[in-house]
Amino acid sequence: MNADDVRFRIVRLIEQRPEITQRELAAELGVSLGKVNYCLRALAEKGHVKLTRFRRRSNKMHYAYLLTPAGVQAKASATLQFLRSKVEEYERLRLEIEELSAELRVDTEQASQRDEASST
Amino acid sequence: MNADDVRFRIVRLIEQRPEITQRELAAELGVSLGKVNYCLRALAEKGHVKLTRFRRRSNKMHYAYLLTPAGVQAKASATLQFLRSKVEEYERLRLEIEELSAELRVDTEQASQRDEASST
DNA sequence: ACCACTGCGTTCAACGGTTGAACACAACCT
DNA sequence: AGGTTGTGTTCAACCGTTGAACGCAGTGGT
Repeated sequence: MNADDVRFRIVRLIEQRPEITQRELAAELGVSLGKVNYCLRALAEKGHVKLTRFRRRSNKMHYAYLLTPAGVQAKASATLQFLRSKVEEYERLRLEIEELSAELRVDTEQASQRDEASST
Repeated sequence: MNADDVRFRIVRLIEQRPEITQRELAAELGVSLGKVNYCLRALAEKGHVKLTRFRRRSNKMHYAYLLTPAGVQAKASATLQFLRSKVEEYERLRLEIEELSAELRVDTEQASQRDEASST
């Protein structure tokens, strides 16, 4: 999974659960803590995400990752771009599956021909 | 691209063009020469492929990678396995595209609602 | 008031997969 | 012969990735 992928998925998860931790993100995405931290810093640097620390009524410290307006906007266009690349990948995969199926068909035909020949 | 993937694709290319070189394989698969060499050696070790050197009528030396009977057999089952994993991936991708589409729809609806609100 | 403990983000040395320049060898060419 | 070309082979260097270890802040027990 490349960094773009990770960044995009991080943004989506943050939007759904702003109080998610880096360790949870790492576990959810199946990547290392270091990578999540790296991508998150990149997002913060671009101003798409802000780490805020605050107290609740309980007086307990909380962390939350918030999408900035710029982040929301970036997410929309990123989703579109992401979707396009996925559709492309989908088509590529469809073609490959077709190819593999055809190949398999040929192989099994050859095999059955050999069987017939050997049985006569 | 992982080693299994590379090995499988190498076998397919070899079957089509036994006289292909490692450099051509590397270029075709978009991986390094070293990796091709490594995978090819693994295939040779397993007895699926044999590098043969021979002279033609022209007396020029040629190289060719030939699939052994064991290699042909292994290829068939590998194709099936490969196909299964690709179909799985395909389904996964289909779901993700659906999700992304839905998400995008929600986002744009929210955006248009904001537009309406601001224009009144 | 203190101290141990927990849970957070942050760091970075170590790891491991990947690369492709350099090599050894064989055959060809002049 | 000696230089050139086209192979497979090697492996030191590179670089992205990892997660243990760290510093810090709040919590809870004494």
